[in-house]
Amino acid sequence: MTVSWIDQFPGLSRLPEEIRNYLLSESNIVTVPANTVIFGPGKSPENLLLLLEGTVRVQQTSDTGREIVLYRVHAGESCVLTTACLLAYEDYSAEGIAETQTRAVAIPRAAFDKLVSDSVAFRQFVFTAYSKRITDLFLVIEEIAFRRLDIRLAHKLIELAGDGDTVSSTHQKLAVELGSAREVISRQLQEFQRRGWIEQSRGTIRLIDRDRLSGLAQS
Amino acid sequence: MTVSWIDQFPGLSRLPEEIRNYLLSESNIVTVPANTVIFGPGKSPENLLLLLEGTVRVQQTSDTGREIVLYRVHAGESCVLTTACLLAYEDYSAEGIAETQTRAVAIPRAAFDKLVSDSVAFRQFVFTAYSKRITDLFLVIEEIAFRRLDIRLAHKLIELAGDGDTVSSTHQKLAVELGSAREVISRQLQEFQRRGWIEQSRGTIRLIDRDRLSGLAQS
DNA sequence: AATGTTTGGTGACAAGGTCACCGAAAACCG
DNA sequence: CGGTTTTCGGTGACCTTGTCACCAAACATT
Repeated sequence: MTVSWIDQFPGLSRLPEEIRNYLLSESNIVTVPANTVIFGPGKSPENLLLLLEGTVRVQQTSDTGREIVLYRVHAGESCVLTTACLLAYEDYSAEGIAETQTRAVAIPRAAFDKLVSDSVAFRQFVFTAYSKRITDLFLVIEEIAFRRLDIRLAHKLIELAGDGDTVSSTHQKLAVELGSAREVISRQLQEFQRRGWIEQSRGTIRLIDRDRLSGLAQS
Repeated sequence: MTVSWIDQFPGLSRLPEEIRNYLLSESNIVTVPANTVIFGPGKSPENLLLLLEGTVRVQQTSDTGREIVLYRVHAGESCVLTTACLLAYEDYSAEGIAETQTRAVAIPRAAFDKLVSDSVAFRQFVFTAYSKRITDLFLVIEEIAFRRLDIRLAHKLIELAGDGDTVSSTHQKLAVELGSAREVISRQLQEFQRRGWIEQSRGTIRLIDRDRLSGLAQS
């Protein structure tokens, strides 16, 4: 049993030898450059994608032009929306965009179906992925509908800062992350700045008082 | 081949004889009274449910007490969230409530797994159900985030009126349908009334000018 | 008829979204 | 390099939506 990409997916590591080989033989690895639209209205995906490197941002655009990020698919996860669409032929308005250069395993529809049929572990993997997306979407709905914007923004800033203390993003991009409008984000960031919690310069935000920010994010 | 509940599910009608029999033998029909909480925080479902009669309302409650209806499961559909939860063990905050007296087919986890493994048609059925839910949730997100409340309310009134011209619901319930607040709905309905589009009495709303309402709903 | 509960009305205010417009910073280009 | 274009962020006015506190009418219960 050789080392392969399969080992990057915790849910797939326990596949039996035979299934592994089938999966390896039927799938192929694709690479897409940053900012490629992987799927979207009128662009049905042909395969189930398992991400090896990079992230895919799934977002929705309204007819008025406003956008919102629904979720992200990270390396080690599968892009089940492609399956959803693959199997249900429904129209949908969301689109998936590679945020960075992305490597992924593409599993054709027929192979996907056979794998689901033949392997308990693969089934688990697929259903877990679906469940995670659905619960993610529940969270998004709860946030948009019920949580205050200043709290969500504080949360997002901390998330984007990671270990460091700077966030490289425009106000517009932050607005899309939260499904809000640019002006609203600008005003809110100014308020944070007024309180001395952040410093701003064009395109970057520096977190000064992380504690207060996360204090707000918690409430 | 005898007539059975299976024929009520378009997606399942093409199951081969053998699978049909297995499904019939392993599942059992349950009845729950109106307003039963079928699943919810701390109440994991043990089965996949296929609704024969009645509807299940899936909704979410925020910590501040506000609620929103996420979607409904109607007769002839499956309650995939129960599967989601069944298979992924994730915490979720949504709850499912029988709106009316409800009859459903309960398929235990093990039987569900075997069916997914053995039948192409059953797989199709399950994945289609998942996809539909996900796309439904996308729609909900788009509505909450981007659509004006008066438009959504007009839409909901027409939907609830069906063929008739009266809606039996309280302002509070309408607010939960739309993830809004009771006062906001009251104000909006008063505006509709002022324009002569509706008439109100305690607990019911009568649509007077359906055309104008649907005109608004479209924009 | 007296009481409690549910439902809806109201006003003041806060938060968030929209619109129109502006100026500064950065990128581009001859 | 200077001039031009594009991107980014700031601003004020205004509208919609959500929140809070409180009240009154309709209905249900006894």
